[in-house]
Amino acid sequence: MSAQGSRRKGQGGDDTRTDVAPQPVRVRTVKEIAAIANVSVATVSRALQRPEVVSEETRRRIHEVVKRLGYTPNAMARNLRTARTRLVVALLPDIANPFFSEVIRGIEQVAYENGYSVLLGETQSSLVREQSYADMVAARQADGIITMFHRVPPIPVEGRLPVVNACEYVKDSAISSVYVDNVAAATAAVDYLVTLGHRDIAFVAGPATSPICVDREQGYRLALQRANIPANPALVAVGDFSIEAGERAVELLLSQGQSFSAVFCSNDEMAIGAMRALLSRGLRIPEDVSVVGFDDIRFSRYTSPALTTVSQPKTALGREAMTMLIEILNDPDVPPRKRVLSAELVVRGSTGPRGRGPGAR
Amino acid sequence: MSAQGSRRKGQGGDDTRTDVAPQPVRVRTVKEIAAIANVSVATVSRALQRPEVVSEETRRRIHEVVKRLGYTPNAMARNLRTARTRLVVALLPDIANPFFSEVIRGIEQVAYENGYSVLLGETQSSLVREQSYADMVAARQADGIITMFHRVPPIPVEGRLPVVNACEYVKDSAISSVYVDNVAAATAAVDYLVTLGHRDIAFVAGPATSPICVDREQGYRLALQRANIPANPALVAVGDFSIEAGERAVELLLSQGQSFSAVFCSNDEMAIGAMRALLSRGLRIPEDVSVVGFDDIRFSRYTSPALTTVSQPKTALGREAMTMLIEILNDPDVPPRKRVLSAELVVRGSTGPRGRGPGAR
DNA sequence: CACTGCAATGTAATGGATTACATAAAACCG
DNA sequence: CGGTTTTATGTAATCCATTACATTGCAGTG
Repeated sequence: MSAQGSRRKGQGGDDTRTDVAPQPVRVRTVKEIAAIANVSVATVSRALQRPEVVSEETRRRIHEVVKRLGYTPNAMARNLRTARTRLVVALLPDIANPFFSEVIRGIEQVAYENGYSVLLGETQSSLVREQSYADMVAARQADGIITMFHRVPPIPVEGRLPVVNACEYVKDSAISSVYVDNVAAATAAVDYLVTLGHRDIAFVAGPATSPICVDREQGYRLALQRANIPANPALVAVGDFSIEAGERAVELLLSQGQSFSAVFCSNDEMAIGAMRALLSRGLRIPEDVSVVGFDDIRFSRYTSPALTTVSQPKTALGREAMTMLIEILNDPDVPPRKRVLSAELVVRGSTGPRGRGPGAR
Repeated sequence: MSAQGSRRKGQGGDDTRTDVAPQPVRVRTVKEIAAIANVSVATVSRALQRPEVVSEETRRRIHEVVKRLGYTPNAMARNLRTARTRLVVALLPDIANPFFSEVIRGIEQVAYENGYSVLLGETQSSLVREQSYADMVAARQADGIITMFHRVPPIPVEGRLPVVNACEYVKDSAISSVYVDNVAAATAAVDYLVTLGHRDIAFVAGPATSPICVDREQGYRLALQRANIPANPALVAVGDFSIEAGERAVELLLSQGQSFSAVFCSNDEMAIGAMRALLSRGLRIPEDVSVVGFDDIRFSRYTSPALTTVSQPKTALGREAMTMLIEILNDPDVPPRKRVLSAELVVRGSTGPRGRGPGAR
């Protein structure tokens, strides 16, 4: 065994670049390394895991062999033994949604900093797929889950569920979550419209199944109430967060002849759709109608006019979620926390003082 | 052992819903299942892996126990034994780039259909991170890699490299790739501008390190040449694919007083930046300057005016890449292929007949 | 000097499944 | 009916690293 190894390349090795070599790369095991370095497998393992418990001299020898032979411990064997995979699943409905992809980026950053990797769990809103990713935790193929849903799939594991909720949150549960105060943020957005003189403010809601949407709608109502503006249910339309939905929602309102001088949308994509619908009706933004979104995705800055929106700290949400998950994984007894990050309104060109509005002919 | 299992819940079990139970879920092993079902571990394993080799009666009994106890085989143990993880790494520079996230979606779809999962490898263009993801394959924590770079990191594994190149491609190598014919697509885009009467066509290039950018630039040159328009190097600016870069590039051209009636950009984000730069100079699109992008990301349809662009089959690129990778993983001897998908120009509002142009005062 | 304690290393158990090989029972065949 | 397949199941080896426990040697101490 040792003969094999040393036959291939002599002792005089500054051949460090050989890891790109086309042919003779062989997969090694601790055993081989141990044999060649003339120590036991335990020592090799220790030299790699906790170098400080191995004598200087031995450590050097082992590291030399490891490097020369390009040895990488088999992660699966290690995982099996240590019962940790250093993998976490990020569950989200849609990776092409720029909001989520920025949250993911935050998750990925913290994961990387802590030696974890992120498994992409795009569910396309399918319960089956959601469950199948959750099952990876049961199968010990992943250590935990960050879900960006308002629903936590059942995971048959002992003890503390290694789950963190990001962006969304599950109300009644002992699940840690990170999110923004959607009520307050929505209120602030609508307040701003009110200070601009708007009184007929339409709202394009998201799916009512999602608590954060309920919150945003509540924020909208609260702001109206505070300004003594009676809520007008006819000015509320529902969408599914897509650009198209925003477009359709506003088209609907317009075709119903509703009168409004501002639209607040539950997310930026619907706001972009809303703007398109308004523009294609020949309405000017913000002269005729003001538009406000929610999320502050990358493109909101580049619509014309640029979109006024509630800016969520997307990367921070992801970072914080991953940080929490790591905490739980390191110590299942840390109490669940609900962490609220702050969102703030960024004013751009899509809002202005109250104009005539489409209904005000 | 068997006593434990049956003590917890009697025989009369339509308690299937218990997998959500808060407390008593225990992690099981084949051994326990075998003991309870009164068979050997081998039979349990077979009943789960290749049910057809197990007798009807035994199979039913085992499945009943498995279901009742909520047993999921430990994936790490299986992986160790079978030397397959059913995980692949998707290497990309930036997950927040909508182009990549749609490619990823295609990858994810095919992966899911074939029982694979996708590990997100966002490198943020760091070589170290790129390598660290590549090393996961060496460590047998992943089976293969789909890279969206123009560079394939060295992976110390025996035999065929389990790598597929998507969108980008490595010229000289035996690596399978999927991409579009960038030269032809770029040529078509510029041809179209020529037919609209444009002769002073600026080009916002991407980083020259990337072969596809070189190709797109070549396509641009080719089209000009074919139309007998002398190439004007002063009309070529370089960006890094970001919106901001596109903005800066066009600002630069404008501030240099260059005269052009159309801009072709190496990707949509730069085109969006370009549009912004033009608009903020008071130029009209397309009356004064036409703009063409490349990629056809989701938002291009919603800029105003909507962006004319070369539409890449993003999801298909991802699907095809993953399909190829699975092929390689199933049979390391399949010859490497370069698969070229077709891209087509979609004409929207950002292009029109040659106008006055900024230089044409 | 005998004894304790620590440092360095080794031996072997362990994690949990898969699967080659062995065996037993049943089916088939002339 | 003896012999050959076929079918169903069991036994035990295997994947490869980690780590509890055992061992050895040496320094320190009364």
